Amino acid sequence: MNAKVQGTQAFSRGIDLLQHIADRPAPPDLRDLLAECDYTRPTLYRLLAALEAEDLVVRTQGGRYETGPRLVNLARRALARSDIRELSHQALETLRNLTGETVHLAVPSGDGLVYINKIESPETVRMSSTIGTFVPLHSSGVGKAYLAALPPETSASLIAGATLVPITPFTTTDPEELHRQLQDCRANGYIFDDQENETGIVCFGAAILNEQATPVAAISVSVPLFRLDDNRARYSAPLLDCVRGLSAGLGYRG
Amino acid sequence: MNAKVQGTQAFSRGIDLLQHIADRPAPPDLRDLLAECDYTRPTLYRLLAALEAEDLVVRTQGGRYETGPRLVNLARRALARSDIRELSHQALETLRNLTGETVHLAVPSGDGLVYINKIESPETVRMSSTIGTFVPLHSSGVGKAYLAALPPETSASLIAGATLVPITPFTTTDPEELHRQLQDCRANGYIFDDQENETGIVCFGAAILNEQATPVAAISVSVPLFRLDDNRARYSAPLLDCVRGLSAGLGYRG
DNA sequence: GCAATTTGTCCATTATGTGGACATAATTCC
DNA sequence: GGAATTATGTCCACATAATGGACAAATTGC
Repeated sequence: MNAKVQGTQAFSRGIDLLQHIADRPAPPDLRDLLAECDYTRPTLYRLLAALEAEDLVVRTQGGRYETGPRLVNLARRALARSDIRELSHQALETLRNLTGETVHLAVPSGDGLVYINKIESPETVRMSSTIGTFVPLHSSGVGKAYLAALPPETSASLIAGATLVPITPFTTTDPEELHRQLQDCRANGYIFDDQENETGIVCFGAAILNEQATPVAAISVSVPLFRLDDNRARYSAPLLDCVRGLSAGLGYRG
Repeated sequence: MNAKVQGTQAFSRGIDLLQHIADRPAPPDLRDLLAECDYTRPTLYRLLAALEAEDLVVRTQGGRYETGPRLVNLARRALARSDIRELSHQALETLRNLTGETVHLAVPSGDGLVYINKIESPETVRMSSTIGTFVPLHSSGVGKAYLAALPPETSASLIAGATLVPITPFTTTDPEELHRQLQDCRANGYIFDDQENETGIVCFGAAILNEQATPVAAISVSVPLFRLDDNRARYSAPLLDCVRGLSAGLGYRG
């Protein structure tokens, strides 16, 4: 699964188990975990005991395990510390106001990105926050914008190393096609994601670059298909302004 | 530090280190960590390598370590999954509207509580979210309300085992005094926290009980001192209504 | 009430994580 | 500018921590 680092088996296993618990749609049973993870029974018991002792998971009365509040505490620091988040907040609000649509900020994490900020469209009903959601590189506006902003050889090797899992029927699963899309993105400065991550939702995505021209984050504008304006510049122009300003603020000279 | 669970040394150490990094006001150096944590140099290197491999920390260009976005991802599920959070959201909004003040929802975590929801006063400027903040048992409205709702012997042993660190000049540091306050709370159903956690802010706190009469969470109403109405019932009555409703919803029969 | 299955624990084994010791790099001081 | 000093990173022998096979206890089914 993950590149092996020596001297950390027990730790990696614990975190892996934690992720399994977190990813479950419903709090899993011991049985579930035993079936799903490749750990022997005693190992699983020990790992769970460790997670529980650290308040990372709590056991419910039904003997199910769910992630605990300490994680929220740890994550708070991660969010608060992220300077790009602070830096971009104002610009994101402006972007939301100009487009009237929900905007997201995502930063790379593992082999994808994680949303670390979201400002909602005034028009939609308030949905539960998706801050913290992981999105793959190939199926999201932010992911593809990020890919396109990487050096071509880097993005090529990332694509080669990934399985392009279909998230919706519209998800790009052909590497060739993905490369073509990245070309477009490099030409236009933004990517158009046609329902690839969520049916009925299209995204405009663009990357934020730092002084070394390395992408450090990406922004997307998500529009429900039914409301999509044919004039794409209505979304892409403010988006480009937004990322250009932020990139400049980080020292990028395009 | 924490109760030892067998077979988990490496894991506990890793998490402990992660917490150290998260708790630092600024991203620490390797040097800082070496000085602060009681780990030998090779151990620290390995632990950091493990944390980095798991994307739990990221290394900045200056060789500093900060918590990574994967934590946000792990915590998202913890936040979303917490049913008491969902369950209480509506009631919290009502409470906020009735009192006009900021309300918090906290759940126990480790030897304190962690805020998992917050609805702000319409009157204050929007401050950065404190969701995820850890608060001690003895110095906060939610903490004391929680303590008071525990079986007396449990709260007594918790108090006996804790050092009542002063957070502000007003923090209760005398165990006797704390016990007296808990008595009051049991009588009134709510606790009044007079600037004990933050100078200039007073809190009204009350616990949410489940079917077994065990406190599962606590709610507080935070009021800036300058705005505090002499008629305390203005705050306590809606608060009590709120927790009673929620406790009843969890099956508590008072 | 007995068999089958599931759930939880023990403990010998060894692979894992540990940290002393050393190599290398960066500073400091003269 | 060079030597001494301090800081930084890595190796590897060793011991202990984590592992999982095997067994015990509990639960379920018949």
